Amino acid sequence: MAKDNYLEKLNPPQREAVTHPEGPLMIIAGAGSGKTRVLTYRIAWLIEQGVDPFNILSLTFTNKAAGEMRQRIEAVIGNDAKNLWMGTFHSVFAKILRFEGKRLGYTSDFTIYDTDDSRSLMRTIIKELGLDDKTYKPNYVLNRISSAKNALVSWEAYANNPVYMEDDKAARMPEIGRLYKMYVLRCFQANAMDFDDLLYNTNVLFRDHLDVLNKYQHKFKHVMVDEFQDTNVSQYLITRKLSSVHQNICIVGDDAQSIYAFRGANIQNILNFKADYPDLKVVKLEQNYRSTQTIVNAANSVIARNKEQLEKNVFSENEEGSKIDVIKAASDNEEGRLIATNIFEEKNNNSLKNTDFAILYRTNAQSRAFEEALRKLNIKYRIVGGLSFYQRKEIKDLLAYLRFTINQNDEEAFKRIINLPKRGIGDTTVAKIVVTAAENGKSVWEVVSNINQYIAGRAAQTIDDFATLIKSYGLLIEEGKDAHTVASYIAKTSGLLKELYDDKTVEGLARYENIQELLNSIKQFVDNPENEEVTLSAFLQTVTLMTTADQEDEDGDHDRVTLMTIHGAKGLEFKYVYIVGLEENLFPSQMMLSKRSDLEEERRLFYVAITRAEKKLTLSYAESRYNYGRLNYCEPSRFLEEIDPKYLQISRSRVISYGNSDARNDRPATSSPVPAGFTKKETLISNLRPVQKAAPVNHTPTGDFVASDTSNLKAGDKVEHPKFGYGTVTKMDINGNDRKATIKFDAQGQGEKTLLLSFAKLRIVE
DNA sequence: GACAGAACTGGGTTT
DNA sequence: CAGTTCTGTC
Repeated sequence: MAKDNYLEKLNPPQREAVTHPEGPLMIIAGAGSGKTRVLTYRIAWLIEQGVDPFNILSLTFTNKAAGEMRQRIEAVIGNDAKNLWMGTFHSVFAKILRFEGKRLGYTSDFTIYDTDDSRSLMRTIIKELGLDDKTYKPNYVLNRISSAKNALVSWEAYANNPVYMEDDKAARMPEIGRLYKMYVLRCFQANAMDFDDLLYNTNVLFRDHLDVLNKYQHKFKHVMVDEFQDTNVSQYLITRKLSSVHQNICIVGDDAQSIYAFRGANIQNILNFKADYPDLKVVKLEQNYRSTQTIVNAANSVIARNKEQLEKNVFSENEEGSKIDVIKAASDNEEGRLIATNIFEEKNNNSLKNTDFAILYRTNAQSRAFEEALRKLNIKYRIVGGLSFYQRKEIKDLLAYLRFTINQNDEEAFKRIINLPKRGIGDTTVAKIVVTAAENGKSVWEVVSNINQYIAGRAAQTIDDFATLIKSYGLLIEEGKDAHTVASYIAKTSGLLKELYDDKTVEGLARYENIQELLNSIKQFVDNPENEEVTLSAFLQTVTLMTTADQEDEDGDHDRVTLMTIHGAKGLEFKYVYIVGLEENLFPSQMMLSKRSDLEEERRLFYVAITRAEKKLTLSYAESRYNYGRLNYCEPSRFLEEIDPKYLQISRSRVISYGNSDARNDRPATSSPVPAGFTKKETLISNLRPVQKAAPVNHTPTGDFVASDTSNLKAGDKVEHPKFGYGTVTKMDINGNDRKATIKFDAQGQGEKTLLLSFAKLRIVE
């Protein structure tokens, strides 16, 4: 291959980063500064210097990013690129655990539990321990466990840690430590790891098996980590250990784009990186090649409000570009129509493609209004994220069969398929089997395959038949049949496919096609020459770790408008970007506001969203929005005020026509009382019009507002709310843990509000 | 044990 | 509202 003079295409700091010979390197890469290009060329450069691709480990944020980077490297250095170790933390270390997991007592066929599996297992354990799942919400407990694991706190350490114990007691869940223990044991018995275990166990592996650590330390002469600002403690320690021999660790990141704290990402990793590596070389990439000056400057004016950040000066030398549009809509549905119309017009006026547009929102639930509006205008779109293909019931059903065939200890897969298709085995029998297994310290499969020793009667025969069926699948695996052969055989003989085939409803048909599609993708997996191993076991490992961003379009039509959450948009760019739903309590989210921690992460999220745009940015918000079937009034997000107004251009608010059929979608909640003398339709109009301007809301930080303990709050108490001011409790509504206080606020126009005490921060006024 | 309809209950981002 | 769990009936 002709020598590519790629170094000449780089600016000085980029070139410096690419050609840094040895030793720790930190690349602070501002948004749009050509980070991927630098990372790609650096790997190519290293290989040109004689480093074997086999000795390079590159950790990316999505598997798709890894694949694209591999292709770009291939374009520079040729075929050798396929020997690079590239992928997400989870997929790379899942692969290593497949090789080395037996040191920790797992087989190479361990299952990876996804969030649903974890939740289902936790629910089972909570029930078995006789705890109330209204108090112990499985998701909450799992979050606690997850953050413990990400901080490398074992269940033993958790139970012995007074801080955790006090916190749990204060949250009235003193048994979380016990649940953690049970959960870990059950996963282990099932030969299963959850997402956090993949990292946690890698740490344990490297801690307790120095020969293994040594092997990989010497193998990976260069370790690179992309999106370093989003690594957690567990991931950081892995990379530090792996690179401690050669000290060739190269991290790339942007502290301003750290948006995953909720799953344990620790921004301190990047802020303090220098402390761990005294002879660290730091390169800053500050020129933005992606966006117009207006967009870059507006983004800077927002992020400047954050305190904690590394000093840098991101700038653009591109054209100035047009101002940022701000659109105000009357309702969420109107927001959808305005944005869709806007896309339609821009597309026609500037002859653009659908792929040039992206609509970014804070929560997946917001997509609906945009889908409807785009469909009406015949604009093709794709939704990234949300309920993914692999979360559909029928897909999970077949996958459960496949999982159980590979790993008969997989309790969650077992529970899913034992009565599917219906074979007359109910919850009672299943619970009996699971409990029998747990009590005897046996796996579920040991009980099932010797069912006659444990239970007698009608169910026993059915279960025995089921065991025989699974054993017959096992034979196929032993014969070394590929994933597709086994999977289609199982789909046919398990009765799953037949059941769906017989279902002639529209949904049934769609489900049948989904199964076929899954089988197709397994076929593709088998036929892909890049996959060395095409067994069912190998396929299952990749499936669970598929990122939402990794998923392909369902058909060949790629020219679509993209709808996704801001989190999903990380690393992507679009000519036209619409950031929608800019309302208080939505973005920034209510939960962030009620935690009253600083809003720095939400602000970074806004920054990420803004910097996705190349040419033109549009912001929008609605004045009212449906929430659980109720129409709520919204106020514009504080973030809108944080952009320097000189970059903004406020569109005139449009009046929607109430008379047409669309207005029905904008109707107020049926629960709103129709005032005397009004017809329903008239209330509709008066409700939509901001009749009463809300009292001015003070957005400035409330300083040291300290919320009181509201567990004994009662009617008549005087309270202060940081936003709504002083008020009096008029009514308490207690329903288990769901405690609501209705408060009459003194301020004009505030009126009465009912607040959920678990969210509201109130100060009781003496 | 299966199913239909009633009652209830979420409150966010994802590997 | 939408998705899940509970309850009553066959």
